[in-house]
Order: sequence, then C-alpha cells, then structure tokens
Amino acid sequence: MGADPTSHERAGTRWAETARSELARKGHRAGGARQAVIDELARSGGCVDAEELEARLRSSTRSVGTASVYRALALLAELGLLQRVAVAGSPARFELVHPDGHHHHHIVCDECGRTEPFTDAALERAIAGAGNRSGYVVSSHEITLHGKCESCR
Amino acid sequence: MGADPTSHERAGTRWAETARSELARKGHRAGGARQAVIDELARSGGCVDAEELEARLRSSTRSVGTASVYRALALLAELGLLQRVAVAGSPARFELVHPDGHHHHHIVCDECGRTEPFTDAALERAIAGAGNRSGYVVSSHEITLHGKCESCR
DNA sequence: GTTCCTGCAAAGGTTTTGCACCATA
DNA sequence: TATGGTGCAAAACCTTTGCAGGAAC
Repeated sequence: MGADPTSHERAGTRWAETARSELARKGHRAGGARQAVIDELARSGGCVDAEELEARLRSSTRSVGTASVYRALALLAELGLLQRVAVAGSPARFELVHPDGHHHHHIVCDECGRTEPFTDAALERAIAGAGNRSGYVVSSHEITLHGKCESCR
Repeated sequence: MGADPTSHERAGTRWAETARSELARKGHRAGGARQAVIDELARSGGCVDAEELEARLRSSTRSVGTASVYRALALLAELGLLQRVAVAGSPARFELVHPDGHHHHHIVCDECGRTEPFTDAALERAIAGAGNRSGYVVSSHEITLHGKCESCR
C-alpha cells in the first residue's frame, strides 16, 4: 500500500477531513455508517451512485444499510460537501465538492453509457457570466455533454 | 381561436410538423396516442414531466395511457426531437428540440424548486469549444444552474 | 442519560414491461 | 392482413420513511 499517495488520494483525504469537521461543526455525530460512507467516498473520489457505494462499502470498508447510505449522502449534499448529479434514466450520482473549488463536468456517451469528467476554464468563465446576469444567487452548476465516444462513433 | 398566433405557438406548430415527418421517415406509424402527445407537447412548449403531460392530455386533447405517454416520450427523445432533462429528485422533464437549433438552459431555485429557462450566447460558444476539445462527437448538452431566486434569498 | 444514528422492512413514486386487443399502412 | 401501437395491470426500480434498538456525546 501507498507510501506514495497519488494527488487524487490526497484530495480525497482532504475532502474527508473537511467533511468530518463540517459535520461536527453543525452538531452531527460521528456515527459508524456515516464515517464509512465518507471514507469510501474519499477513496473512490466520488462519481458513484448509492448502489455502487453500498456495494463498495460491503466489500471494502464495512456494510452499511441502504437507508443509511442514502441518509448520509443526502446530508452531505445538503451541507454542500457533495453535489448530486442527475443523469436522465440513471440513479443520481454524487461528486465530491472540494474545498478549493476545483470541480469538473461530465461528458456521456449515449451509445455505451460511458461517463467521463472534463474541465474547461473558458466554460467556467462563461458560466460565471451567465450566473451574474440571471438575477439568482448562483451557488453551483452542472453541465453534461452528450455525444458519442471514440470507440462508439 | 387565434387569428394571431404568438411566435411561441408558431414554434410549437413547426416542431410538431418536424416531429411527424421525422417519425414517418423512420417508419413509425401515426397512432392516436402518439399524435396526441405531439400535439400537447407542441401546445405547452415542452418543459413538462410525464405526469403533467398526461394530466393535460386528459383535460384538453384526449386521454392517453401512462405507458403510451412514456413510450411516446422515449421515442421522441431517441429521435432527437425531445431532450430529456434530469433534475435531481424530480421526475424527468422533456424539452422540445427545435429544428433551428434554438434552445435554452435552466436555473433552479434550491429553496422553492422554481425552474426558469435562460439563454446565453457566450455560454453556447464556450460549450462548443469544450465539445471540440473533448474527443467526443457532441450532439447535445445540458446546463443547470442552482441557486436562490429573488423571492427566496 | 438523552439524543441522535442505524438497520430493517415497508411504503412511496416514477418508469418499464407483458400481454391481449385495436388501428394503421 | 401483417405489423406496430395502445391500454391496462403488474412489475421493476430507485429512494424515502417508520420504528425499535444501539451508539455517541
């Protein structure tokens, strides 16, 4: 195991620390199921749905009841530590919200269902501009591109 | 009624014509339920979920079975005549895809659930750029802004 | 010790599917 | 008339909720 953690692993760890302290700060207890969910999310880096997460917990960290998985995810999303990503026709996926503001969007292959993250600075600037013009106080955004991936086209 | 159709109504009518000819071109028959769904979508301008659509059909055009509503929506989406818009925690909504390429995005108030459409040319340009850099053949995209509306903040 | 968290089971809501009948081409 | 479309009912699916027992503070 890692004497040499990847930057992806370090980001997960930082996220877990933030999540735990945020939770404590808001008066939530550190129950076993919730901790396991946080650890597993940190390890997998997000972009999982509830069922996948439960399966990973069962095989790696420790089993957590379905309801507890959903409750933990809902709470973390409510506190802004996770972002729920709705994909048409599939269960909701959850993304880590990193404290440094780094985030990404998704491109989905409509043929094979493959979902990949991407980042684009110009797009972020354009989103910020649109938000400012909207009359809303915009707290987050979600962008999904649909198309065909290299292997499917 | 209208001797003076609004541009919104004209756009709906154009969309319905396109939908019908696309359907015929692909060898689909013009069944009653499907026609009614198309008419009702054209009239309401999209942005409805399946249940709302079924209710409107019941009270205005003609009753259509739930399964047929879903089947019609799925087919139209598959042919690219509708875009499915997934909103976390709510049923999927369907937007007309206009032949002229005009479209919009959504801004959702996380407090009251209000959903408004918006358009932004700069954002479209940024999206096109990101798509080109992605390695995918991008056929559509979906953008949702989350925040608080004027009345909720 | 009190309050919150957890897990199970049951319910809820949306969407899909099986099947017999009917309509379109 | 052959094929595809429709409606009903049942199932599948994801997610939430009620409740009794256990854990955290």
